[in-house]
Amino acid sequence: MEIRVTIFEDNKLVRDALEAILNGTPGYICCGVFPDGNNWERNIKSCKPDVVLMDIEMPGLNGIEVTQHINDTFPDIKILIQTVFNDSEKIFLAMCAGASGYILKNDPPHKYLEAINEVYSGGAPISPAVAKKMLGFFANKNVVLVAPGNTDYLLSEREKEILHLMVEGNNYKSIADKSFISYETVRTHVKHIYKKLHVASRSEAIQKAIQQGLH
Amino acid sequence: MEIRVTIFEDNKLVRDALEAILNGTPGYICCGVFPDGNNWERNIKSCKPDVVLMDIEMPGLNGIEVTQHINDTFPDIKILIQTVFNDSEKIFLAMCAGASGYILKNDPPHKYLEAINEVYSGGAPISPAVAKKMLGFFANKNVVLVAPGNTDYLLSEREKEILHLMVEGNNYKSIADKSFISYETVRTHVKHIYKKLHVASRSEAIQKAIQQGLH
DNA sequence: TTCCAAAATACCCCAATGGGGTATTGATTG
DNA sequence: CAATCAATACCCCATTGGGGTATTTTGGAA
Repeated sequence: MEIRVTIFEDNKLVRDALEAILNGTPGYICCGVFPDGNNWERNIKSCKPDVVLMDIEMPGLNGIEVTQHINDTFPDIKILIQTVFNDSEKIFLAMCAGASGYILKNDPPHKYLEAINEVYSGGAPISPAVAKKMLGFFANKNVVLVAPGNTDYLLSEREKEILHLMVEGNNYKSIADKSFISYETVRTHVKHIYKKLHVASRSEAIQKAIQQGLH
Repeated sequence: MEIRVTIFEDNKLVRDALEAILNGTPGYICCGVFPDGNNWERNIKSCKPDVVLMDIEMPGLNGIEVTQHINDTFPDIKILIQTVFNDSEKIFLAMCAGASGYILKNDPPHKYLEAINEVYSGGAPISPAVAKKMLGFFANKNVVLVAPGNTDYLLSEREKEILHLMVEGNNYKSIADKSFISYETVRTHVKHIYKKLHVASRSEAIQKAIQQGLH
């Protein structure tokens, strides 16, 4: 049984080369090659890959966003990130988005094939240079982990608008003016927002909103 | 030139075995073996290791704390963490404390030697199983990185006491009662605390206090 | 179709919090 | 000795948070 691989890569030369390598090697089949993340869902559905080889830098939706989406929607698909040497921030973000492994962009073809095999088998291939970047990124930092992404707090549309205005720094009066409702109505909405977010102050709500992209 | 290795490991059998392996292999020398992190500074100073092989679980100071201290005081010494398979939280904490690599406790001796060599050469050896744990730990989490430790906000002793009482959930009145000062004095202290911490609300102050260990 | 549960609107009261002052006393220090 | 800081204490006032209640609209479920 072959490993089905879909490629996201904006550089045409690299894209064609990877496709040729995969299709020229027994045990691998390239089932889709795309230059960007647009229409990722349709593309993934039609390709049904086991493994996605993902470039981080792409026009439109970038590789990290596509990784997050694929991981949310098709959690069984393994995602192997191709990365350039020097970007620990992006490596870190891809990690949080649910990447299964990392490979350096100028690793030789046989490393690519090995890494694809390894993620397919449930492993976590990481190029030594990437591992070093990852460790360096966290060294001597204090890190706060925030509860995972299922952050549907069921805020109504109006509540989201008002939360957004709070994040922007408006007080009750200012929110009232901008929303064309009374001061007291703003307060009522805010109270509901606090209950739904399980917080008890403006600053906590703003924090939660920013951390979890509710605004 | 041999690689000088110091071992921290609470299990005597493992400790002796590692020492024997290192001293029995050309190119490696075991220059110190300790069952816990007590007196780590004196021990490190007398051993002058290139690489420290660190167990996480130890009585007294644990491996993560010792890692942090060594890394703060002797940043050139590489620290290789020995870990058991199933503890991603600890792996993560060791990463933040400045570990240079990870090896599984039941990896064979030659893996130990390779990993020691690799950290010594500036690499970041990570056992495949550890890499998988690491990625899994971050997948689908939102992470907030906090600036490192220069957290000397010059709070006075009294201010620290009051911040502590705030973290415990006391309001002004309650803080006043417990501190045997007036409500208004508490407010004055709190205002000063906010200025020093550059925050503007109770919840922000409490957060900062917890994140940075000010309480 | 009727009824119910929300969402959105609005107002009330009151406690707690935050920011701006001023002031006195004692200790430290240049 | 003067200056500064820490600790104490009080003032005023705006903002915020939590508890109610109430009306209207609206979108489904019985």
